[in-house]
Amino acid sequence: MNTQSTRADDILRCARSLIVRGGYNSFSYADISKVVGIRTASIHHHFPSKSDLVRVLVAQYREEASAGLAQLEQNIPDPLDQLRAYLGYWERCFADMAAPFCVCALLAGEIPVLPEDVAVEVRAHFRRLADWLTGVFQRGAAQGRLRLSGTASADAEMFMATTHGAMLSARAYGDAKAFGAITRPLLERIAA
Amino acid sequence: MNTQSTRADDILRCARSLIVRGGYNSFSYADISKVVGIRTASIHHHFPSKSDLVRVLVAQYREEASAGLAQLEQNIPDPLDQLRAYLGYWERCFADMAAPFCVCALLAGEIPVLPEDVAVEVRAHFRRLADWLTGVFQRGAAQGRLRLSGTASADAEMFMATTHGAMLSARAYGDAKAFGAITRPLLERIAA
DNA sequence: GACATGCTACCTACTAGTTGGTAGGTTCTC
DNA sequence: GAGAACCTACCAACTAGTAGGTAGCATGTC
Repeated sequence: MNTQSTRADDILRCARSLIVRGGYNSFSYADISKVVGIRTASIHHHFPSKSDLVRVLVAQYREEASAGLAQLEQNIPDPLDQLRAYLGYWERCFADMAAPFCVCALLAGEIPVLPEDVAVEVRAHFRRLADWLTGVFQRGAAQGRLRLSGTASADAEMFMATTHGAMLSARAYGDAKAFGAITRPLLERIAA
Repeated sequence: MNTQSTRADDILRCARSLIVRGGYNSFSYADISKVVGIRTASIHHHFPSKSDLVRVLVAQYREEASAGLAQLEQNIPDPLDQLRAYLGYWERCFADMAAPFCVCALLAGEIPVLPEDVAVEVRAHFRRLADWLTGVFQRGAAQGRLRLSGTASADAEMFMATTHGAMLSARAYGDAKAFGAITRPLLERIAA
């Protein structure tokens, strides 16, 4: 396995931190150039077009997210604790980092102006997250740990929507604590 | 009161439909120029800078939204029905229009790259909406029509977050019906 | 060991098109 | 004739993207 930090990784990392601030059209190759210390032409060497760059970026983000969810699945037996850990992750992101946001939640809003192949990746992330949450709610209900108000799938979609909306509210209010303030009662409500 | 359609109104209307597709950086004066049939320089006559245009646009959106909420307040006595009507409005938007989205929900995600005066307007919309919802939940609880799971304010914030998140999901899935599918169970859950 | 080949990563220099914005003149309307 | 509305004609900066070249390194081959 290749663990060394390559230039392409630097570019992806930088692009992610830029895209997370304001979406697809809020950053340029020139912005990356300044941070990474490479000419814009050289970025094109690694990622021929901007849509290539963002498509790879989102695909990588999806993989990381998927691995993260798998790890929650592995390390945390209780479904309610899994949801707690998931929200806790984002709460820590808001507390620690400068401009935290789910890459895909941000890009979802821009889907009508996104290159099609990027939109496909964003959609896939929503599906993956919803599927995982549905499983958590199913097991939680079966184990009597979570109280469903509808189907597991419907509750999962609602949970995801509330989480993403809480990110928007945190940004709108300019208050990192808002995310936790909105999502913590959510957990209390669904705990059996 | 001036009810005639002016050029400035045409520009604002067009800009709104453009901004709703992909946010602040997804449209240009050239785009408006093509639709409205006016030169870009003439748009600058009405709105000296892009941030002026969007600030006025959001301010106008806020007024309309505020008027809409006031009308719900006036015409619909029951708090639960008020929420139903609010969500129904957005559900109809998703069903009828090409690219529906709450202007402020979209811009909230882009706040780090937004001109400060625009961000202020976006923030004000979130406050206004949260305040109204808090009032609805308070009255609903007092009248025994709504079941609170926390404070009225906390429930209101969660309701707003879920609504905004449902808009993101609808876009991500490319499915207008997703909005209603997510928000309808929300209503059922809080109905006493 | 010398040398050709080919590849990766990067560069400079450039392009066409777009961006938001300005200067200054014309036309329409009250 | 004053002012609003609109125009043409600009501008500098920026956009994604291309062309063509170079340096370094790994091959294989004589």
